[in-house]
Amino acid sequence: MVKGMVRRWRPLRLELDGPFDLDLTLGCGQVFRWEQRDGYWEGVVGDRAIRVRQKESELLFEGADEEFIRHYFQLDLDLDRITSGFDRDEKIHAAIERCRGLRLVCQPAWECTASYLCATYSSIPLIRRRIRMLSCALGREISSPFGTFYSFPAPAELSSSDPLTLKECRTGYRAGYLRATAEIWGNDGRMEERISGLPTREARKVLMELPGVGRKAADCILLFAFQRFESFPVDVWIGRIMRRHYPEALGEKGEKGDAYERIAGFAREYFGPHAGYAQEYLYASRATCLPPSPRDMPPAPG
DNA sequence: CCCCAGGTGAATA
DNA sequence: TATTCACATGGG
Repeated sequence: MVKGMVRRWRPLRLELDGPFDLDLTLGCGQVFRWEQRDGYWEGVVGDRAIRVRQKESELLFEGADEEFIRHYFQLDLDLDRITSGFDRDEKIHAAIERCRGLRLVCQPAWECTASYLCATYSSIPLIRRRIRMLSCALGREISSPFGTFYSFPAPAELSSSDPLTLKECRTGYRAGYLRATAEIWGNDGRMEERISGLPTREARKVLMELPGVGRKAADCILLFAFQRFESFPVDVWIGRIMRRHYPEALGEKGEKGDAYERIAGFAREYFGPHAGYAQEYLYASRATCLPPSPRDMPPAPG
């Protein structure tokens, strides 16, 4: 036991053999619990407190073994092959160039589900605070040589919590959804396996039956926790970027179907089986992708 | 005071 | 089927 602990906290290193950019990967917005401190990224994944930093083609880390790190950061995926698969025009090419080394990490399914449920209609700093408060109030304490951390609360820890606590964590009107979804997920016990075994379309339906999980959150969960790389979440930013750079995604004026599904459908067809990866490159580039006007279509003057 | 944020679900026509 | 609206919270 003690030996295991010693091994876990011993600094380890890993030589990267493909493109990888730790700052982009942890800073692009796909995860909410990593923070930079003293030159390291510190975060919690499952029940592990981890810190990691990159030095050129070397990764230095504590709190997990190499296998775990390789899997979490998906280091064995051939990133160049993935990006070249959707490198179809100068717009996406610029995003690929700018975000070289950005990888989608493999997130724990429940944490990802609850996090994106909590992410609706909020700013990223608020989402991060919300998740930090939930973990601190309801998660388990994790001690490490570099500080004390808290795991993201398990379904039972959330569903059995005092309603006031959820309110105090600034979950707002999502508190009821979060509690209900935690109860379903916890009572089922096999939600993750079940979703894993389903085709993406069916998996999406199952996720969307969870209260507070709509199509956008479901697509994020499929993309970030289940490696369904064809999933293409459309949030306000992606909507703007797609309307600006790919107006054909919306179809000719009065096309049928709603904008979300048209954009996502276009993206899957245009970018291919890793459309979700393309989405993250566009999302990560949103600041430079839409430089002049944050507002997409200002209302007509008058 | 306004509008917006990695939306969702319910009500309405 | 497609609009429309309320929903908490915080920031600009």
